[in-house]
Amino acid sequence: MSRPIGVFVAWPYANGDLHLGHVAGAYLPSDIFARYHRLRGNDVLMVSGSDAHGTPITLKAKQEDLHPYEVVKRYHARFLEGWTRLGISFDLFTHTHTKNHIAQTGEIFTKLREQGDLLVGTQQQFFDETEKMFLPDRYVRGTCPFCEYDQARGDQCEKCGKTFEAKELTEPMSLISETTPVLRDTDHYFFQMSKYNQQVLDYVSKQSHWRPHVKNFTQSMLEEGLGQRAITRDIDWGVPVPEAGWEDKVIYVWFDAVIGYLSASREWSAIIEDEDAWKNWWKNKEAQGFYFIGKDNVPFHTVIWPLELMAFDPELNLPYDVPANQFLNIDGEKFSTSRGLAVWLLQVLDTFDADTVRYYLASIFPETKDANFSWDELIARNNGELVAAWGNLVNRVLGFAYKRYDGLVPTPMELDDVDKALLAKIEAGFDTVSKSYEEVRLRDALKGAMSLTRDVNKYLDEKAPWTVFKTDPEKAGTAIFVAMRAIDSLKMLFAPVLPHSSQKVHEFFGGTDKLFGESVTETRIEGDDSYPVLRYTKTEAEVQGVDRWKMSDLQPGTSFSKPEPLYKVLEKEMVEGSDE
RNA sequence: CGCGGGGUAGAGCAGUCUGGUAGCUCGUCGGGCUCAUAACCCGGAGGCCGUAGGUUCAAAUCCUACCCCCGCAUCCA
Repeated sequence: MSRPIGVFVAWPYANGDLHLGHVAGAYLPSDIFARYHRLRGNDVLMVSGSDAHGTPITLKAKQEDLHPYEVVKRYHARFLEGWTRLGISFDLFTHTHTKNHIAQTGEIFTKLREQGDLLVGTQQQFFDETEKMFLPDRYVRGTCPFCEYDQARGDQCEKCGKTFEAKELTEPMSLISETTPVLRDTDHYFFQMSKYNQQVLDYVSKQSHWRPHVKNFTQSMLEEGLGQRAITRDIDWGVPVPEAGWEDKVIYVWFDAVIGYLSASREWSAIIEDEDAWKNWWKNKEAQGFYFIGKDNVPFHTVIWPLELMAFDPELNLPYDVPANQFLNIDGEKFSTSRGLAVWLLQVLDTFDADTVRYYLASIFPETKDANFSWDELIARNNGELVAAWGNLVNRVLGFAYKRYDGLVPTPMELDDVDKALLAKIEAGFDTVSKSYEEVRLRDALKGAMSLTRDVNKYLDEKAPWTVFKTDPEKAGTAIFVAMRAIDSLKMLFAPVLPHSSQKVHEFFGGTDKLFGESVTETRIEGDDSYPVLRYTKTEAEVQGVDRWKMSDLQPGTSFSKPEPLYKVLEKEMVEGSDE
């Protein structure tokens, strides 16, 4: 029954730190999803890495007078720190400037060129004579040919909204050297995407389980028709074009970045010394690949990547689902690194526990539309839901039981209808919550678990074991037993979202094993280069493919420990000055 | 006429595909409980479901038009 589940996560650009928008968009949802499947005993492979290429990295390096790879290494290391502290459980988090990735990209490029999918064409592009470099459209500004706005970007005017080519700008200026660029001819390879247009459209049309915004957007794009697209660039940092005479150009970052999913899977295979292991997720038709990305990445994952895959090797699995998230805004505005409007992951983790951050973000995941981040809400949700509903439930029941029943799970009398109804509801919850996780409706999954938590609180109020205990300790013990089983079950429903605190609850009940494996940072050596990667060590249950997604069978007489509060109550002062 | 998403109680959201007494969390008001990190439980108040038409026995849900907000448009999830 064990299924191969590929969890493929957007590759963060290694030119800046991660903010909560990135986390809520791709990294946390993918981790929650991966952990759910690990609990089910499914065979999860979760990979991603730092995107090491692209113009922004080149420019950042130039500004700091560093080699681009130095910039990449710096942010790559900070990404690893963020994943470790937040608990993002990649089987492999590598980067795209590895020999492995460059070889894989080269292989795909060459195959496509040989079969005529890549054709050379000549283009006119602005060239900055001071900096001796071609300018990506974004780095040219000038006067809009339509509305004469004088700060128009090279690809589009922000004022009138019209799009055009950079060479149509009047009075163009290089943003890098602030000089006037000149137009020069340059050759590039163009991906003949139209050849596969119908094939991709057929594939997309069948994906009835995709989120509407993902499917509609993709479909309309394909119905309008794909053209050709330049997939090489005139810069010196990236994956080299594997052909003589093309040494001064590299492959366009988006052509190479998506290949990372495949190359990282193969790198993982190499690490575990099982060269064919990756095929279980890429060639096994039972396997499902889920791609966790933000909405701005949709076309690259629903069009370009499927296109590359079908052109390269028709046997490779296409994405099963692309559950792209919308954006997380802050106070109604988009996170923006350049305007300093962001909440940085590493900073947040300095103040808040990982599970608090995970809970809050998961409760507002922008799955259907943009969501809004606010410090007040983070505090309110932590205090009102995590602490007051769930944490307090664990604490009140275990605390009472520890005091009154000597740290041993009480022996129940015969269960009455109310007891049975509660346990039946929790048991049914395993199905409904599981359905939400399976369909990547993670906010719903969390809501489902929290709603059951409230049911247990209601049950306790009805049974009032603290009162009953005074006259009939055995009867009170029945309610405590039922509540303990419920809590031991809820810990599992919460575990994908709250792995750290569920582990604690597990240990309160005397569990000595780990619910999840461990993330470890390792150094990879490739020839004369070495770089750190994040890996995941599976638990024995995960290796065996044990399905642990089931009701607790906590036994009377089991000894358990005195509970500690799971979560801290947050004060408003903790967030003052944390933004900006 | 660029493309996409959205406009539902004071706040944040679900419900819209598969029409049928408008739901959840927080806040607020009142009550209960006292095991628990003043946490837990019950009840009340609060909504012409963006606007205007249409289809229907019945529309937040389907159709048409319009208004407003947000995002994207070869590189910031």
